[in-house]
Amino acid sequence: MARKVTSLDVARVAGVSQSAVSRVFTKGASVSPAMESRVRKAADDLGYRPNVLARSLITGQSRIIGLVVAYMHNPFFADAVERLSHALQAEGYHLLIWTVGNSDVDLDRVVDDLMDYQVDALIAASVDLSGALVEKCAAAGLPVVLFNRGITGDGLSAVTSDNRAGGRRVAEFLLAGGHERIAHISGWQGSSTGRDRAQGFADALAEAGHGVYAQADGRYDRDTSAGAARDMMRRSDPPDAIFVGNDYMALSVMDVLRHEMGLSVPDDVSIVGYDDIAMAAWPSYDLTTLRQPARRMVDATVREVLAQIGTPGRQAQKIEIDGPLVVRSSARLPQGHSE
Amino acid sequence: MARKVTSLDVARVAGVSQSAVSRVFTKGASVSPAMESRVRKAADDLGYRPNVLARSLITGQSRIIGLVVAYMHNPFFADAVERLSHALQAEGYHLLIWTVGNSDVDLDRVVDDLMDYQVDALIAASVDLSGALVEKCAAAGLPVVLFNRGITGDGLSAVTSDNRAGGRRVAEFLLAGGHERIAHISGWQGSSTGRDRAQGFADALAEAGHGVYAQADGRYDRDTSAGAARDMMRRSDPPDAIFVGNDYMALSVMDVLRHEMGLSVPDDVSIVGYDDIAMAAWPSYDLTTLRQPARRMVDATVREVLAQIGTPGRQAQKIEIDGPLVVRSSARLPQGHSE
DNA sequence: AGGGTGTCTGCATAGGTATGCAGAGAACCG
DNA sequence: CGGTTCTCTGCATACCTATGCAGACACCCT
Repeated sequence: MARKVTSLDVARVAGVSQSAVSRVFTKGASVSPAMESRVRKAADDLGYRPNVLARSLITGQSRIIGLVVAYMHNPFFADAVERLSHALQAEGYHLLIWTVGNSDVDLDRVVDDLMDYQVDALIAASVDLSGALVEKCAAAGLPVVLFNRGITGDGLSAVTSDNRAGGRRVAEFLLAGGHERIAHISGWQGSSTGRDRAQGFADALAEAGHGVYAQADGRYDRDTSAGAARDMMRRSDPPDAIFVGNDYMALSVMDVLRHEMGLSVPDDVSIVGYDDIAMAAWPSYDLTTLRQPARRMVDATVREVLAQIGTPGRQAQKIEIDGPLVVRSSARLPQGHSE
Repeated sequence: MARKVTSLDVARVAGVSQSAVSRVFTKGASVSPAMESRVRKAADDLGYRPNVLARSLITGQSRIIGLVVAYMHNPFFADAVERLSHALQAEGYHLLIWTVGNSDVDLDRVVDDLMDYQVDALIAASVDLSGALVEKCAAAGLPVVLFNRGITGDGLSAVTSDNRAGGRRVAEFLLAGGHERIAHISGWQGSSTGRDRAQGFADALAEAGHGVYAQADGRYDRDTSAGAARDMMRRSDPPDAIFVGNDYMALSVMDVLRHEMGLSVPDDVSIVGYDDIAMAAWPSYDLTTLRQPARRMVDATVREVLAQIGTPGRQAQKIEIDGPLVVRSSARLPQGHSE
């Protein structure tokens, strides 16, 4: 195993000082063309590359961004992680990832862990941070950006879709479709995203003189949401439409209705999801859903993270990116709907 | 933004030397109980935690493991990444991730990048490393473990299922089912995994006096494999069974057959996949498939990575973990098959 | 020619931690 | 009580790089 080659080795070979080598690899530093080529030559010969970790010790920038993610099996997040990683790579940053269940105990340890690695920022995807943790990050001057989660206070930047408006849009669409008994299997009510969607949905129904015909917490889990669907449809007068809090659960609900209960979607009951994951477009499901534009959300997240890093005292931003309702065949269409 | 608190700060407050503080946080070091509690008290008061990066500078261990992954949208890999991350977390390591397309140019840069971060090891999931890159890693003494990819030479450790045997098993199952025209839409033939499965499959058919009735390269892509299925089934005498190189593509093939061509699976054509991703068990697909035990593969990968880190000169291991054929309803059953 | 400006280089140090070495005690044994 | 061993502590240094400072030099202008 070859010993690591350091800037000092390069300096010796090139017959210059270590500082000179450093300057060649530090952009913005002042180096003559002669020096530049001489050092590069030696560096290439030796196979030298700067040690990011040692550099970080001085600059205080690790170029590492911590990512905490809870629901990787939901394709929306798998996709988001891939995009985040790619986008940050392009900016010379990289993701150090932590996967967690949704217990606060875990999170506590994770945040400590993160800080040990001197990450430049923290992205929390599908994770709800407790107030105590937010405090801790703020105290350490660690920028935090929430992805697909909001937060009640205003200390943190957050990138989401406009969940309340999205919920409304779904309600309006189902009302326009002439549905009478409109139910909701929500995302986990412990999450802001789950609550906001449910809220917007309920508000819009109420304004139209309807109530939410039935509601259950799907907890972002396939089995839980399947169970909820089963219960709802077994009632003597079952709903004729269900808005499910995200696509991942909606697919599970469709499976139960069709294959276990022998019901037809949308003839017996309309289903609408949220996210527009790739699978929603697959012909087996062809799910009507409210799109969260993953790409734009990721772009906004990256921009915000970099801005926070660049400007320490920066005001936290609530960024809401809205997407269209993607009309497919899992929900009955309103009269005269053209498409 | 609070200044970082260092071991020296703790030392001053506790009235001891910096070495003492370091020793308290270095396990295996010799510290008296009195010293221990005194230092811990001061550390807690100040909120001190050791700087992993500075530590790595001395120990030569970053406790960071580089992960290169290409197909995150395939749930098999999303799942694997989640498990890998979780398992490594438990061992005090963390994943720094790079996502790549499958171009070699990319990979070249990525490996350089990786080394800049002084990662302790590299896990390449669903990525085929060129010989040159393998050389480079070997030269740098960087342990590499391939996940779900083999390699022709023997310099690298690799964890896979027994792809050849798996391919055989599928062939035998389809033959036992009485199929006459057995086709294959393979994984990318540039990947060892894709080649091995195809090879084992073809061998078993040949031994039974059959040939592969039709073959196409699905390139691990939904559209490509869908197109291949379309072409095959449009022939005057289409196949009565198709083995698809992984589940992700198999689901796409099923969608095309059923919803675009109006064919029945398995009545018109049997479909068998490979991986047993979660979706394969969903009732909309209920896909017969050869299971790759993700959990055991991940465990083996982690074990091998840690072993390589612990024993630098260690012999590379080819670890093949086999899984059962999971019989569901997407392929016609052999006579008298009990289940 | 002399002074001012600007570019480039090396020296020295800092950043936060781990560890070899030697010394100080304590504990133990005969 | 003297000598040996063991445990613990501090001192000094090393890990690898970036950067402030000052000096060297070239250049331009008056």
